[in-house]
Amino acid sequence: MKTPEELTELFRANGRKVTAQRQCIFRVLQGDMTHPSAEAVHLAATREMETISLKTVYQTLHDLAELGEISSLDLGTGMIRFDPNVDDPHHHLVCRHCGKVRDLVAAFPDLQIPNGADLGFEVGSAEIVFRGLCPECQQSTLQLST
Amino acid sequence: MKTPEELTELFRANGRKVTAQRQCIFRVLQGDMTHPSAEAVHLAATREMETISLKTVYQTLHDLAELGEISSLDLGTGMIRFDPNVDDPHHHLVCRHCGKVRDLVAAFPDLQIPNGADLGFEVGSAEIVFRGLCPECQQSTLQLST
DNA sequence: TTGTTTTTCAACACTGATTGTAGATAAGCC
DNA sequence: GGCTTATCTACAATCAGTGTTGAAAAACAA
Repeated sequence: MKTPEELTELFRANGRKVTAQRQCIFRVLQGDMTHPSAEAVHLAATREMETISLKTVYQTLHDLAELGEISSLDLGTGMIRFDPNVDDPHHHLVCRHCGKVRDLVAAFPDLQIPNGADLGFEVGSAEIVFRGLCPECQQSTLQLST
Repeated sequence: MKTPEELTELFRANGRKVTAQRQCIFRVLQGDMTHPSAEAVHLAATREMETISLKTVYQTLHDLAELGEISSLDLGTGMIRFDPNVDDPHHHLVCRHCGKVRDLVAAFPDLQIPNGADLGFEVGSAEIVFRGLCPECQQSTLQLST
């Protein structure tokens, strides 16, 4: 993801207005590796701006996704998650217990996109989702089963 | 997926009661290749039983998924979809416009599950989602852009 | 078949993530 | 500074899915 300053420029260049709220969200996303939900971004943003609304967060995240600066992921955890890492092609590891997400940068960097032509599909992208248990949830599952 | 008769047996063998509603749902799912949502199953079921409730459909679908007779998929189309095909390992092709889902049985039947050990994850499964445009939506997108 | 127990059913209210609306507010430009 | 237009907040609404509860029906035994 670009820096807050670069994003500010980009927004202006695209005819979008630059507001304090948006810049706050840019800063929050910067370097976030946790694939936060809109709710989580909002929570982090309110620590800087108490009055920022959840709607504004959703809107700005969608703007960023539209500009290709973040990607929005529906990994089956009940809410959309946002990933600022759009530079390294990668796949995702999802904890089936707590929903935590981690990047898997090394695995299958060059997954071949199969030809869906026999079905008439025009295939554009491929994502792999690996599901399992994160370290913390392995612990708690262990405790439950004893 | 097993036949309605086999499923009836299976339910009884698992201490679940067999009701007309459940058998109706078994029949509806039989041979369905469209990866229907609960809503879609309900719609089809009401054609046989007008009074069947959506809640009952959800419950029975979850029962079937728990018994491993169907799988429930969250492919980012806004609702969970159910797939009666649990016998052939396969991946999915999703239309990013209308949400239609097709099986891709031949592609990557033996996807290696990577080692998430460096992240402490215990990885259990891998699914690939291919996104694109189905034949119908290629048409409508064409019309929009002219 | 009838009675008893236990599960399931249907109706309805509710949740939680996300979106629509509208008036107030602030950005961009002169 | 003042004008125009996009954006913001607050609030209501939507939509998929779940919890609750009394009624109904399945399983089982006598």
